[in-house]
Amino acid sequence: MAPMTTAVPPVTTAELMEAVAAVGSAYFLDFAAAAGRHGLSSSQAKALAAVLEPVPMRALAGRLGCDASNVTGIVDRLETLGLARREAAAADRRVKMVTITPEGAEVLRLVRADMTRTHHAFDSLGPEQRTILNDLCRQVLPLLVA
Amino acid sequence: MAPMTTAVPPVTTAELMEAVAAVGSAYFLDFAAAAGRHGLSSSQAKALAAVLEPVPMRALAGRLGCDASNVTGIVDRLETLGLARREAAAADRRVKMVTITPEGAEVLRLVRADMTRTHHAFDSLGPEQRTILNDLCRQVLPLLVA
DNA sequence: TATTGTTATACTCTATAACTATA
DNA sequence: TATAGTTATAGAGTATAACAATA
Repeated sequence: MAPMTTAVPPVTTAELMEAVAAVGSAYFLDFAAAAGRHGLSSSQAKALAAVLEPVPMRALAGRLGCDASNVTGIVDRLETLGLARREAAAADRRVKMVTITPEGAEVLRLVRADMTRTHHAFDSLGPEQRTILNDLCRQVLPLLVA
Repeated sequence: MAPMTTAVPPVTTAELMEAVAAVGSAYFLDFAAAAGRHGLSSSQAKALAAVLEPVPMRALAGRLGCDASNVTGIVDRLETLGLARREAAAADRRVKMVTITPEGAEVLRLVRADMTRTHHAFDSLGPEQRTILNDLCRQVLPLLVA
């Protein structure tokens, strides 16, 4: 009865922004809650995830999207907790490289494993859907961070 | 020469989380930057977007994912800026409804229009891709906020 | 008694500006 | 002189606990 092709209502950029914002927001809340359960603020957990390989303080500020002066306090607290440490850079004695410790890597693993709603949501997708969503994210990302 | 179907490397939930986190993070940074250009913190802008229709203080805390005590200060500042206002609820004299003002709605519109990287990224998608991404987001969202 | 919103408190995150030590 | 990291400061966000008003 229905025609082969029906009129598909076009998805506006505003609608797309709303949908992506809702998913991003829910993801972040789940992340923050999981971090809190392991004694970390979301900024601390995000910083931990950003120093899986050694990163200069200044570059870490860029990744976190905040001023360099903030990173001092964040890394101070991670260092106090034994989850990250500062190391001198070989080439330039001004820069300090921040690295995650084995304890930090373990806590980060636990936090990620503890994002129950996120796992529940993504585990519900089939192989094709996972591939499509992953590809779309990676396609759009370069323009979003340009 | 190549077979009709090739071995597609399966996308793990961890990879999906990384991709979605990167997009969500970049979106949020663009949102925060746009809000800042209009004199708002990201929390204030997010609160503004959450009161397009009147919302009780308590429910607003739920939407923002923070404790109810924080909402007092956030709404205080929005009220000082003339962007939102508190109104008594008819049914229950304990609750206060927060509503956006016309000025607030206009500022929110400007902030959203000012998210240049986000517009650039999403405008680059074709009609089919927009529909697929929108559908996937809305499919996954209920499980993410459950 | 339970709930809504507020206040008081303390800690974290945030940007700005000034400082130091390197380059 | 320019840059990396720190410190000092002030404002905003955050949770916890205690409170007044209302249900």
